[in-house]
This record gives sequence, structure tokens and C-alpha cells, in this order.
Amino acid sequence: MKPATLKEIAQKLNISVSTASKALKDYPDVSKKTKALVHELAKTLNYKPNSLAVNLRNKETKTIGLIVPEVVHHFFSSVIKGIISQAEKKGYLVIILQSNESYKLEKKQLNLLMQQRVDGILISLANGTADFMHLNEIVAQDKPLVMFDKIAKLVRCSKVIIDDRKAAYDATQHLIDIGCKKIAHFRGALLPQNSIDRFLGYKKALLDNQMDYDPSLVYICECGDKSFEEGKTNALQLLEDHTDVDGIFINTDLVAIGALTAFQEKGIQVPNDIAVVGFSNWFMSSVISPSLTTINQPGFLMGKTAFKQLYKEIKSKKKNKPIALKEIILQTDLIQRASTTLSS
Amino acid sequence: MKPATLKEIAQKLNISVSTASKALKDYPDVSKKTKALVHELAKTLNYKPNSLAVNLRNKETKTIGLIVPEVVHHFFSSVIKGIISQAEKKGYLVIILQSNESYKLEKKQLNLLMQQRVDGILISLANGTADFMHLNEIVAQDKPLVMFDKIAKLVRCSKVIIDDRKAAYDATQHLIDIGCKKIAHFRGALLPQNSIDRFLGYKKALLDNQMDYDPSLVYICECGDKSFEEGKTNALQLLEDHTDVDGIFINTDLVAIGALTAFQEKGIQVPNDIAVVGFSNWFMSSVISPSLTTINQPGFLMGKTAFKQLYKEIKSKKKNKPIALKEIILQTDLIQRASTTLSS
DNA sequence: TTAGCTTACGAAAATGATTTCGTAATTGAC
DNA sequence: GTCAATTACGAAATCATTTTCGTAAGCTAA
Repeated sequence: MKPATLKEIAQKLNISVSTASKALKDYPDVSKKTKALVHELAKTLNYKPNSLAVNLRNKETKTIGLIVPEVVHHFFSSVIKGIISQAEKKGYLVIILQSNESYKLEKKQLNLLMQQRVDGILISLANGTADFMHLNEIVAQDKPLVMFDKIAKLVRCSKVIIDDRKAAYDATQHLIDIGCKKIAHFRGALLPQNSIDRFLGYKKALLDNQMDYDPSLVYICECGDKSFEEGKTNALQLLEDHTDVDGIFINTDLVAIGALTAFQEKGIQVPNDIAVVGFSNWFMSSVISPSLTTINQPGFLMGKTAFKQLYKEIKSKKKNKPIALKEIILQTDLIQRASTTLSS
Repeated sequence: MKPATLKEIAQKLNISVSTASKALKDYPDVSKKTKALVHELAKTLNYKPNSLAVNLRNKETKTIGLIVPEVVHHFFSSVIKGIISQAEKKGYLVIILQSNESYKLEKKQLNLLMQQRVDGILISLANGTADFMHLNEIVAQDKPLVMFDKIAKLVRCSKVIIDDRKAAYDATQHLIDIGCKKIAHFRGALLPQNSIDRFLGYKKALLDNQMDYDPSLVYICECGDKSFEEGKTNALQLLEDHTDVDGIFINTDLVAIGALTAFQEKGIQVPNDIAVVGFSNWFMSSVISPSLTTINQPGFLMGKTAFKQLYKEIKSKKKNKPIALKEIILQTDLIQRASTTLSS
């Protein structure tokens, strides 16, 4: 039961392949009778155009590539959902790859996608990515590329992000507003732009409020698949290093939840002893106890927006129009929950 | 900067396309000198074979399709991770689609994948899927198909599942063992095989222990994207309907967490008033309070296993060998946590 | 010298669909 | 009856690659 081809249809009806093709595509220069015959036979044979052949001719695959650092991750899976739902509307399929936060893998996967001749690429960078040659190559080869969330500022392509600095500023300001005097920060890895920006937002909020910035209050988490454990160990370390901390702004919810767990085990009261703010608004954060104050990061919308921009660029390219690069910044907001709501 | 083709290489070197092709593939009937020239030029032009043309000729795409009901879902994203990590090892790319638990969408997406000429398909069925014509068509067209987790027993294809009935039996038995006398069940939707099996396991455990099976103790959740809310409302309803229930076995962790939240709000003590067992071992379940006893469902392994089976079938088909269909059952185990650990 | 062999290359078919161009047959107008 | 227009179809090129099958040229052995 091999899939039928145009050739077979043509042979059975004693017409040429070109006529069969034109009949199916409703060209005006095919008689109604022939059209009817072709359509009928196509249906009974369950004919579906071989997309490989079509793509080869049209030089497009109607497929895009997506690289994320990690799939089992509330934020990224929301982004994925946003992307594939939007892509489907436009008739695009999505090939998903996971870089495992590895620069090497990311590079290899970009090559794979180029070889596969995807029409465009969406990517959120791995933590390990320090140089951008592999990305610049994509751009140089004129392949539409949109980066989201974890981006490289220096690569000439469109970007969809949040204002990490502002969001972090808001989070820190919130801790200050509820009366915190000594605020720690669990930051992300050193390289990613967003973890840098969140750190800078934290620092600026402190300085704007005439509070000291103390580097020893900043702890680093890789935020890989050990985030929860990192949160715990960092929290325990913090308790040893500083007895008088009364607030923490943490780079990611999962790390924050690790910290909350450690505090619970040590008998530290959250928020009364230490108030905690996370980042991302994972679903989990609303159901744990105490529920976690956090920054809502619109994953689904980010995915949707990133695809839309990529789609525009693919279209432009097809028409040989210049591509207008954009940097789109999505809105975030602070969601206050129990971890910063003092009972007083 | 269009990607280079064999033709261009051939023209620049004044040789034929066939010679260029053979040079790159190291055929014996090309002189070393020519080979060297071709390889060199290919490198400087950054030549990559056009996979569309290659695929058209070889009639394979090195691509598989994956349909899941929902992407933002701890279990399914673990499965996805297992699949794409394994697929990458074998040089396969994965196109991911989300059926949103809709039969109609699932059908449409299967068609899309067939049109795209993927080499094989992995699927976990939507709750809404009641007839299996669309799946039987895939099988009839001789396209390798492996179902996992939410399967249809009647479709002739390989399956990777857990023993849902046994797992549910174990969960219920555990509640009985810790002394529960009246055990409710929040089951999944009516159609999916696994929600049926879990229900049957629950029932069998009751009867094996000479306990009454009371249909009014069984509540239904659709387990879509409103799982958490369903858990809450079901729990509240249960409290109204039956005052003396002391244990619940719940179809999915997320629903169970909704129930826990409702109990907490109503001042019901878990586990002392009501003990709760979930299903799936979402990461969340280990960090909420009280932590949730649950059945560990090995998502990553399931994905890996499903791809391996699909890969075998793809290989067999290519060699025109008969395909040996398999039903692979993965091990589950009960993870006891606070929600069933009585303080006595 | 010629039959047989190796070496190194190219022509061409094949994959399946699309589209341009050409052509035969029919119709209509004058 | 002739020219022009219309209708309905097919041949062939195209996309990029792969692979089979030739076929020259050069060499050796009888």
C-alpha cells in the first residue's frame, strides 16, 4: 500500500502527469470532465502530494527549528506550546531540539537544522554559550532567526524578551517596600544575558534606595536540572554566612522552592524571618506552602510572539523584501503571594 | 549567499555532477586528485547536501512525528525529552504536535505527518479519541507507529505502557494497609484506557480486601489543563457527599494537589483525616506540603523505549523484514510520602 | 596486434511535483 | 474559406542528489 503518485493517477486515466497536476490545482486549462475524473481517482487512491518533492521544487520546507536548553521546564514548555500552536495556524511544523545547556550541542543542532533546510530557526541560548559565531553564520546565510528569553545582544537578529532588569528591580523594590533591610540574591549562571540583567536590576534597586550592595550576598546557581538542590544548598550556605538576612530575590522559581524547603527544614519562618521572591511564575509556585511571590513571565505569549516574528521574516525573505529586525519586550508583573506577605 | 550545490562545484571544477557526488562519497572510481579538489572546494563553499533532494531520492526523511495531548505537563515533557534525546543519537529529528486532547486535531495532525512523509509516528492518544480509524489507516499504509501511555488496545501496533491496573491496585492497597476504611477514587476521563485500568485496579484492590465498592465514591476528572481546579472542586464535593471518607486514590498528581489545597483550606488534616495517593510522581509532588505519596511513572524511560521500538520498526521496514510488534510494560513503584504517613 | 583489463570519468535515469511553453483541435467572426 | 481566438492537453525543464551503466584511454600479456 505505497502512497499514490501523480504518475499513477495519470497512467490510470491515460493523461499526462502535468494534466493531472493541473487538474488537482484547478488550473483553467483542464476540462471539467478531466478534473472530475482526476479528483475522484485521487480520493479513492488517497493521494497526498509528496511534500518532499513539493518542497524540493519550492525550496521551502514549511518547517521551522526550535532549540531550547531544556524541555522539562515549566517556562520553556509554555513557550513551546505557544510556538507550536501558532505555527500550526500558519501551516508550519516544528522540529524541537534540546541543547541541555551545552554550547557544543547547540552548535551541532544548528547545523542539523540548516542541513534539514528548515525555513527559520527559533532559539533560546544555552548557559554555556559564550561566543556567537555559530549564530552569526546562520544570519550570514540569510536564514531567518529569532532569539527569545536567553539571547545574545550582539547577534543581528530579532529578539523577544522581557525587561529582566526592570522585573528584577520590581522584585527587589517589593522586598524593600515590605521592610527588608538586608536582601540577598541567588543569581543565575554568569553568561546568560537575562541572569546578568536580573542581577543588575537587583543591584540598582538597592542603590536607588540608599542600601548597600554587598557582593557576598550574591550566590550563583547554574539553574540546570539541579535547580531545586542548588536552591537548598545555597539557602543553607546563606544561613551560615549571614544571620541577619531578611529577604532574598531568587533568579528562578524552582531554585526559590528549593530555598523555601531548606528554610522549612531549618525552622526559618517565611516570610517573617526571611521574605522570598522568585522569578517566572511556575505553576508550582502557586500551590506550595507558603505560596511564592514571583515575577510572571509570559511563556506562552513569548512563544507565540517569537513565531509570529519569525513568520514575518520568512515571508519577507520569500518576497525578497528587506527584513525589519525587531526587539520585542513583553510585559511582566509581580505576583504577590504568601512568601512576602507579612502576618504582623 | 545561497547554499552551494553539487552543480556549482562541478561547473567550477569542470567535471560532471556525478563525479562530484562520487568524489564526496569516496567512491573508488574517482582519482585522488579530483577527490581532493572536490573536497577542498566543498569546504570553502560550505557545501551541505540538500536534504530535500537526498530524502526524495532515498524516500526517507530521517524525521519522526510525535503527537502528545499536552506539552505543558511534567509527565509528557519527560517523555518528549526521552524521545528527542534518543532520536538524536540515531540521527533522527522529531516534529512535535499537540492534540489538546482533541480527537479532531489528532486526526488532522496524523494527516499532516503522513503528508510530511515522516519515517514513523509516536503517539499518546487524546482523551476524546473514541474511534481508531485514523490510526488503523496509518497501520494500513505500513507506516511504523508506536503508541505510548494512552493507547488503544485494538490498534495493531507496538505499545509502551505501564501496568496501570497493577499500579492503581498497589496505590489502593497502600491506603488499605495504613488503615483506611472508606476509600474514594478520582478517576480520569471515561475513554482513555489508562484511566479505565486505574479505576479497575482500584476496584479490584477493594474487593480483594473484602471492602465494599461504592460507585458514589468515584469522581471523574477530565484531566485537561484544568486538572488543579478539578481536584479542588471534586474534593469539596466529596466532603459534602461523604463525611467519613478516610482515603483517596487520585488519577493524577496535579488533581491530587488540587485536592490537597482544598483540604487545607477546609481545615481537613492530611493524612490523619484523609490520606491521599496521587499518580505520576510529578516533581511538584515532592516539594509541596504535605508531600504527596504517588506512583512513579517513568516518563523519560518511556520516551526512550518508545523511540527505540519505533527505530527498530523503521529499520525492519527498510530491509523489507516483517515487523515484530511488541507490547512493552515498564515498571512503576509506589513512593510513600507525607500524605499517607500517619503521625499516629 | 588484439583481446582483456584497469582507471577515471560522464550521460542519463530516477525520485515526484510544478510550471512554462508549445501544439493540435475546435470554435467563431468576417 | 480564412484568420484569429479559444480550449485542452502534453513535452520538457526544473529542483538536487544518487546510482547504474557506458565508454573512452591507457596498459599488459599472448
